[in-house]
Amino acid sequence: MKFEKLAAPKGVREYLPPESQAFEWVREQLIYPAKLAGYQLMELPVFEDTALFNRGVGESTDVVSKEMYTFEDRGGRSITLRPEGTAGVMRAVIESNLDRGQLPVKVWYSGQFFRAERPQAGRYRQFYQVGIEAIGIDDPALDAEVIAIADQGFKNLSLKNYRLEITSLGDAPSRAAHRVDLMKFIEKLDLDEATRARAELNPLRIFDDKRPEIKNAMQDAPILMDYLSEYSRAHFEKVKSYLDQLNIAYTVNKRMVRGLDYYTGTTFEFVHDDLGAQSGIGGGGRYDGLMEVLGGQALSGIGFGLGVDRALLASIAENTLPTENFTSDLYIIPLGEEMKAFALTVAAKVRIQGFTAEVAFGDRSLKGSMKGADKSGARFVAVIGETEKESGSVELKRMSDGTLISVKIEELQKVLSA
RNA sequence: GUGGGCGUAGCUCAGCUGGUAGAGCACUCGGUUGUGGUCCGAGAUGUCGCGGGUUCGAGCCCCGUCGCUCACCCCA
Repeated sequence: MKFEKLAAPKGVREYLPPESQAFEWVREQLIYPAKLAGYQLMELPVFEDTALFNRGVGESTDVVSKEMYTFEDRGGRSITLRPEGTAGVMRAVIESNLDRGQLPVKVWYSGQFFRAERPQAGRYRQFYQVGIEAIGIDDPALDAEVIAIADQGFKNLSLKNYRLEITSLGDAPSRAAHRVDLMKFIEKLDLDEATRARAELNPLRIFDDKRPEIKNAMQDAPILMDYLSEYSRAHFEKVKSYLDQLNIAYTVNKRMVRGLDYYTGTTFEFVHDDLGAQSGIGGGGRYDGLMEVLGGQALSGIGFGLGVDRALLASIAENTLPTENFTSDLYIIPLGEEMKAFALTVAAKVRIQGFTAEVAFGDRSLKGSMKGADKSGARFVAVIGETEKESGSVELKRMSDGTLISVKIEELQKVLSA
């Protein structure tokens, strides 16, 4: 009986050895600056009550309207696999009253997110993000720091070909004023039905359309930046000034739109130039009304999400990944069945001292085992037989040049650390 | 959801105007189980993505389907 092979679900991105090592490295580089800045881990569920995203992310967004993995659980509850991180963080902060302590609440997260889109380069149905949120303080200096932390993450990857674009989406009064004029403008355009429907829900969306005819039509559309309230304008000026003083390069993109409805005020996006169509490697912004909409206090917050998959693609494109592969310090070959227990003992001793040690398993010939050792890339090899067991010392073979070094088992670390 | 390209060995691919499947690399074993890389020898591996059609005959032509991939819509 032969069974049919199974494949991973469509659109998921898996990271297997040896590539997984690069993935792990990228993820750690991206989030490390946040740890250094005092952000603390928040480990959250990957599924939430569907209402959280409907209300938090916004019904008008594509994410909610057509990209969510939603299902009914066994208790008849509507559950959704998280399509983004911020809403879940806010829910948890409100639920556990983290915002009743000192502000801002500063947390980071890392994990997989889910959107049911047609896959393409850099876009997956399950993808990885790291992110931070700073909740409860509306201070332009905090905006600048959040942006700086994201930027440092990309710098840690030695990336060069990326840009930071920023804008201000203003406060509620700014947006209301702009919306009136923008709607008037859009009404006059000749748009297809789908596009017009999107415009009705959120007219800003149309700025994001890549089709040339739409871009042309939107050339003279009223720009939100020109409608900013005094407060929003001053806030944004300060953010820019802080970024200047931090020597963080940016361009103001007055037409930038983000796909999540909760953004207000400072909003930003990191774009990489070598990635093809899906070029956003990270983005974020401030969200004034989100917490209140989710049943919490009326506190402002700001955060970002960085795409680990895309950051990895960018690192590959710019060839900035570290070249060292995973290799063991010591590869132990037991000579025959009776020596296996002893080999395991020696390996355990070495590992306790912080070195990586592998044992040759199976019953290959010595030559075969040596080949295995060679392919594993191990720095040293020890063949262990009767002689070694009795004398308590082994001959370490340094694979780089083939020299043999006789050493007592108790003193292995001296050679291995050299 | 819409459109383009592509599915042959583990990988990269070849396969003539349709005649019954190959190379390189990788892998396993051996060249008297106490020392790897080179060399030599041997070996295993495919329902040619899947289903149907045309044909005496299909990896090749036609239809469908699934998957991958790129782009649109969108976004990390």
